[in-house]
Amino acid sequence: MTFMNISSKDLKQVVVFQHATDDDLDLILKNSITRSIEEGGYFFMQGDEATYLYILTSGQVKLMQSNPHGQQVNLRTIYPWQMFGALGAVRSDDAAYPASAQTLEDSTALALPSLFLRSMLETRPYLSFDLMNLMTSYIQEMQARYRELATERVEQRVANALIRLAGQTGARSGKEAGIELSLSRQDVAEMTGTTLYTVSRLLSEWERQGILKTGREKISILQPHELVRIADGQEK
Amino acid sequence: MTFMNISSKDLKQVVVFQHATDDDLDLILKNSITRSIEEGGYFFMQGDEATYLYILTSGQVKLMQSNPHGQQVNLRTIYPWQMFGALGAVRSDDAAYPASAQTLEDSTALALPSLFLRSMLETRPYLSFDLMNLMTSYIQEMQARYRELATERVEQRVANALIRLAGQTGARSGKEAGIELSLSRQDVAEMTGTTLYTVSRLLSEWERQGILKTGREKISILQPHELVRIADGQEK
DNA sequence: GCTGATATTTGCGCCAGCGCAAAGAACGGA
DNA sequence: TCCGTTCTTTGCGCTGGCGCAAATATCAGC
Repeated sequence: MTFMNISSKDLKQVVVFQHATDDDLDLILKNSITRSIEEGGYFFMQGDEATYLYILTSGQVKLMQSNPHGQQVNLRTIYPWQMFGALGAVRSDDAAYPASAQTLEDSTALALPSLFLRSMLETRPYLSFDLMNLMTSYIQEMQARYRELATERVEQRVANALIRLAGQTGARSGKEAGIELSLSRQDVAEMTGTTLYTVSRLLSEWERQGILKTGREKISILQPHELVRIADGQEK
Repeated sequence: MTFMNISSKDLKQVVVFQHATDDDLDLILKNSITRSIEEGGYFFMQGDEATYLYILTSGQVKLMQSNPHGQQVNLRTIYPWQMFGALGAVRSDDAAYPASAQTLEDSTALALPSLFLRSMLETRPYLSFDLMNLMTSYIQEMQARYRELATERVEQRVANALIRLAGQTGARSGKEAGIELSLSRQDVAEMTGTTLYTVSRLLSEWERQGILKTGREKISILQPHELVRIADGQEK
């Protein structure tokens, strides 16, 4: 990638740093290094010692967790100026990443030593506060998705996932006649706890109904309200 | 219940307060009130404004979340000296409880105003730190359970739930020849995202195999290692 | 010890969703 | 433009788990 100089101003976009002073941002910059990982590579693997936390500056990163038998689920996708790998930074005891971070495209991130963040937290309450805010939103989202997985049928979960994704990336790409998403059937399956076959069948059906258009690693949502209806469980 | 006087010493048992000074503990006590709820009642309902956070002093509380159609899942069970309802305290914007807190038996809790905790956090980094530690453990647990729900079969999930419960309550009741659990089939179903029928069938089968003994709202685990084997997916 | 309420078990039928397999489509590199 | 790789679609068969319904067990209060 082309060389990019990160300024402290850029760091203001990071939610956790929104209340940070300029001095603090400079301090953060000075103590961090840049890491670039090519598409398909990993910033870290589940179980690695959590020595760094990251702030994505370009690209896209998928956080996922796998069980002992290798099956995996997608926990979330990280976009630029979002923080990831922060959980390990706070835990004093078992500081291991609970998930793996794989790049979906060539990506670059700022790597900040966990110990450094810990030291900053001790004297900067506003930082703790913003970080806690981030954590609570994670918890709430995970709880909601857990309930979804436990109580809703596959079509509802897939519809919900598409709506969520549209909300995230739609906000960043403007809205044309159809919100574009770039992900494979496999990705959607891992996000919703189903299989790529079932996702494929659902998307085909929805395309037949004109709710969306599909392509290779591409989904264009034409009638978001129809997806909302399906997600609500009002079948037919 | 009999009248119980909570001292600041008791509060030391609360994980989030483990590093608090005695003065702080006194301050917390002075600013909190006691609430008792009878079995089946609610400390708060999902969606209520999160004006208080609670520390359970006696009894047992079930945290659960329901979807718009009324189906519900159990997120966790709270035992004495654990904190609950803390998420809302941190969020400045939408301070609503993301779950409901129902008592499983007559229970009493210390209620601490969210705003008061917020003010304490601002000047006491160690408190923020301990609270963040609690949050990260929540996140990790939810992620693990989410993955479990997405990738594992019902028998594995039920076996896992029993193991977890045995670990929690077994630690508090000593280990005899058989770890006793007190919960209904419905409870187990809501914890594992299945139905009471399936749970009943599984338990009957396991009883036949001598792995456990069952009763009305009672499960005695006789061979924990067998459950572990099932949870690992090494069927037969 | 009765009685109503609540919890549990189990037979039975059913279907949502899984997953193999094979064919087709889209892409990227040379 | 051709070729290999990767992604997607769809037919087909199967089964894990759901959920009704009805019988049975257990408990709490009187």
